[in-house]
Amino acid sequence: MAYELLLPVPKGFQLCTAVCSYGFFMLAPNEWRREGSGGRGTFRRPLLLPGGRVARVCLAQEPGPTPGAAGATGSCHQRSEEPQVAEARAGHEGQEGEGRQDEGGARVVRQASGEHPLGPRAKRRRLELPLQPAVGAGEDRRAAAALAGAQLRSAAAPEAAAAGAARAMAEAGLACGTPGVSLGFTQTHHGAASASAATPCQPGEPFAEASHEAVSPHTPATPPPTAPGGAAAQRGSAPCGCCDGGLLAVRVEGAGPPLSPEDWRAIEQQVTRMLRLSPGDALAVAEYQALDPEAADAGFGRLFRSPDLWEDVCKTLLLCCCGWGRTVAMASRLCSLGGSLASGGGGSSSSGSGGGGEVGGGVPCWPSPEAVMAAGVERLQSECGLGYRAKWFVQLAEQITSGSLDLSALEALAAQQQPAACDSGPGAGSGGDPLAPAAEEPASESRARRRRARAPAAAAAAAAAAAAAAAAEEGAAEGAAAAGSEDMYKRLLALPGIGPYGAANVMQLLGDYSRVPADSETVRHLRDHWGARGVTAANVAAAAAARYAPFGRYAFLRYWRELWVGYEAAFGDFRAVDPALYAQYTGSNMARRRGGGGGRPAAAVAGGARAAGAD
DNA sequence: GCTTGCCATGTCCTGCCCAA
DNA sequence: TTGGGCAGGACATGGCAAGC
Repeated sequence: MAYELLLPVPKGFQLCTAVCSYGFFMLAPNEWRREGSGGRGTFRRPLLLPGGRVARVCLAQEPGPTPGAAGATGSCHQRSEEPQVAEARAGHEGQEGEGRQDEGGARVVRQASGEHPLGPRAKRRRLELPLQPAVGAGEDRRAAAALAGAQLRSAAAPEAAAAGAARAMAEAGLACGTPGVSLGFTQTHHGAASASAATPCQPGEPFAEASHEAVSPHTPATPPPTAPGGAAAQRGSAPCGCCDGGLLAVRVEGAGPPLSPEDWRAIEQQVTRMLRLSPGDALAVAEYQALDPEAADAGFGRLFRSPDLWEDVCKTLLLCCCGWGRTVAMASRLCSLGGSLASGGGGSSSSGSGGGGEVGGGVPCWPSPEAVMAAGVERLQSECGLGYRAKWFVQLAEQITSGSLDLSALEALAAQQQPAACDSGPGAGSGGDPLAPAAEEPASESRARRRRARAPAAAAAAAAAAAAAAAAEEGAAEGAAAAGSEDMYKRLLALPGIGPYGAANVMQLLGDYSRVPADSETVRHLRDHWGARGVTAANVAAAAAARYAPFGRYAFLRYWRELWVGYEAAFGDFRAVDPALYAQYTGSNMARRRGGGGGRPAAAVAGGARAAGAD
């Protein structure tokens, strides 16, 4: 007997876009499979359960509930409400009626079987599952307050709750849908007929007016009843087969013992982290997209990451000093060893997988810190090809298992750095067009300054100090945020194998996008995309910091969107990538596809993207 | 087609230089 | 003398060009 967990997802959320947004989705044990035309597909990987068991889960997005005109014509939104949607909504409303403090009111676990995408529509039943609040301890307090307010309203009166949730979220900058609020429910009471895809409303914009203006890209033949025919009607990402909002179905595959509520909570927590579905993430996405309308149109803003920080740090180490193909190979070998490695140690709350039984059965999984320690440097080198990185892996694992390194503390610190307001960071102190070419460095720049700029670490530190100083001028709160960010950066630098590049990359994985991990790929990008001829490996960190300063705390998101657009222009739609070809997505191949010919071996599609030489 | 050697990656470490 | 800043080599290994 199999069950599915149904998670409501924010308006504009597309599983395909959220997964195929960062190169880590190509690293084992992750697997994205395209299904049918467009970008529709399923995402599979093993997840750690309490007690060290591993469950292989499959994620698929299902069409969102179509409010009001659900019975209209012509698209995936036009189907009458699916049974599971009704069930989810019923569950949501039922729990509201019971006054449960469950921000994820629409979440239910249903019985399922194995048909596409995640099972047939019949024979479902609800499973009593007291879910944890979606707002974690470290989440943005304003978002939590907004959601809490919405919940209280929900318990009182459903209709008032919908408007109240919208108001509360808009006031908190969470104008777009967020896990924990029944989106379709809200839409219904705002009377709009067409759900928009990837058309997030702007922070502070009234929810009712912002959310329903655009037309779904899935309804090309049927003009939206409310679309005024203006620009808004053109917005939305390219048709991809994934509907906005709706439900994310999480199914555990394979035979095994039934999952407990704690197991489902663990799964939900990890899925939420991977896809950045927390309220704080929603706020960050909304703020960033307000700065970058093209990102809003594309639904870009959620970058895929691992289910826990340990795996994220490990994979960042795998990006160092090698090409993408080798990174893919090392990740795969680590997972292939995962089963035997896992026997070296028990489960860990901070590990990607542990030992113990598997629900999914025979699933290669990411090795836990204990397993890495048990394997030792030599085995990691000989069997996984980690080379000198093996030493870093073992040192990191030792710090975690000994308790000298608390990754959860870093996560908590990162959560504290998540945005609390829309009035800072982006554009601060920059002025002008964010896309305008950066001014060339004055020729009269002092020799001492140039000398400092030759050292990437020093340049990055100088840029960070400048950013921190600028932030301090914004006010005490902003200064504190910058100081916290700086503190986190320094903590990450202290990790074995983590330098300026690695620390900046882990920071973005933690949700702090203020730093751009600068490497030779950044050099290539600044030269090719921005015509910055004077950029070299020595000054690229400072150059990138200056270039993306107008985007403030979302500098990396803007940088990465530019890179990602370039990659897809060269390789095609990443949502359609064949998992067998992950290793081929390298900068050198990109150069060939562009007809460039030259170019050194390079990685391309993760934060460690490198295009060596770049000249 | 095979071999050889160069080049590249990010981080760590050592040693040199300079200022206090 | 001490400490900070900086330069440069080492690390492992795959991609590439050149030569056979």
